[in-house]
Amino acid sequence: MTNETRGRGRPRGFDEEHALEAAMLTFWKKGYRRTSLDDLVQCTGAPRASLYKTFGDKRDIFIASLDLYGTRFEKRAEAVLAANKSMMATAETLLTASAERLAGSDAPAGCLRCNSTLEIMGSDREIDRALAEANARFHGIMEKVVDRGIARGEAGPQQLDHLSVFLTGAVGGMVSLARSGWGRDDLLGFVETTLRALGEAKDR
Amino acid sequence: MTNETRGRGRPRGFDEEHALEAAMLTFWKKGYRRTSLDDLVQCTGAPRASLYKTFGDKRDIFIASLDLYGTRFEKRAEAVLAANKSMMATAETLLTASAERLAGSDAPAGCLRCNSTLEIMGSDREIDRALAEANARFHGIMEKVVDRGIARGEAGPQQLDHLSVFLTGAVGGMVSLARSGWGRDDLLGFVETTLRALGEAKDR
DNA sequence: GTATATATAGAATGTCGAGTCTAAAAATGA
DNA sequence: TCATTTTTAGACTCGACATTCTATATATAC
Repeated sequence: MTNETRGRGRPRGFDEEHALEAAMLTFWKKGYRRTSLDDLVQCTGAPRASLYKTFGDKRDIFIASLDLYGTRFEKRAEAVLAANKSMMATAETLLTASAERLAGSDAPAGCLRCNSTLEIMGSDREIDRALAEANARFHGIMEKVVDRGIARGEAGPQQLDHLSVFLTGAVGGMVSLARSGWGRDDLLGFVETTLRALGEAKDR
Repeated sequence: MTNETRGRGRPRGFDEEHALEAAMLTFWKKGYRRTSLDDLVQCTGAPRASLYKTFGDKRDIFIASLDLYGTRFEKRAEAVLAANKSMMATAETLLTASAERLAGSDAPAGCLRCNSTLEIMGSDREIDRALAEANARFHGIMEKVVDRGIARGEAGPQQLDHLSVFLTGAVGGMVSLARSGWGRDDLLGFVETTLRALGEAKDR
């Protein structure tokens, strides 16, 4: 994907991976529609024509950004899952990390997946497909968390859908809260209550 | 606000309230940025210049739409509160109604307040203020629900913030789920789990 | 009927943005 | 050195959009 063997012509003056990361952050920060090609040129440092040649059009760059965003999350989540703790502990780690990230000021506001889903889902076939995939991938992680719980007797096997959707929705809810101005303690309180609901799962 | 006493000049050819309602539905359906002035002219049936004279610019029309949206919700919610049921029953009614609305095909996707907060919060001073107000009004209703619970011993008085934020976030989560394609049963399952967490409140 | 006030139709304006195109630059290989 | 290949700089095109402007229409007040 990156500069294979360096062939003939003039070499690239920018790094493909860094450029995509910068584009992803810009889409995250400004949203899809408010991000202009000039923004992308500026943040990536890549020339206009090169962006088109390398990634395709604006939509393609967005889709690639969304994919990168999802992959980043999956890596972190898989690392948490690999610790082999209980469903409750795993969920707590993941949700708390989300809350901290949403409350912090390092990353752009909210979550690229949720932001974009609420901004543009339903307005373009290709983007819809990409967003559906991103959401499905996220939910897949939540399913793994609940699967863990089912294997350990923390939840009944018939609750896979129910609880994984609940977790997915809870993260969306936190994003919504964070975007509307709630802070760290509020989000952590939300996590606490969410976990309490999860903990009651087996008594149903 | 509407045609006061009918004065001198040519009378309006459109109804202000209907126009605003149509604009609100369009912003809800398409989002702020994707709604053009031509869209507003078309959906309201009001001429371009009249929209400007009556409401102001696009941003003003949006802010008025958001206000109308909030007022509509408050009316329905106050009616539910007026039934004087328990916190749990009140929350169940409100959340279930949200789920049904989100899953139904009568209204546009999601919720104007949540959609807009994730789409444009942070991009314009005036709009930010209006969105903050809309979110605060919504949360105010959730506080009333929890207040009810505190008065009836369904929740402790120190849980007002905690639980009202949880309810507010839960609705945002449902919107997020609905926008990403989950259906009626999934949303109702989400409500059920949310209510379970609320029901555990007093045991904390 | 005439003056006045308001609304309407729709053209005009100016900005912005996505995507394309051309010429110059910078590498390789003969 | 020179032909070839790829990238780059940035001008250019074309359409979309928000907002304003002008001329006209339609009412009331006297």
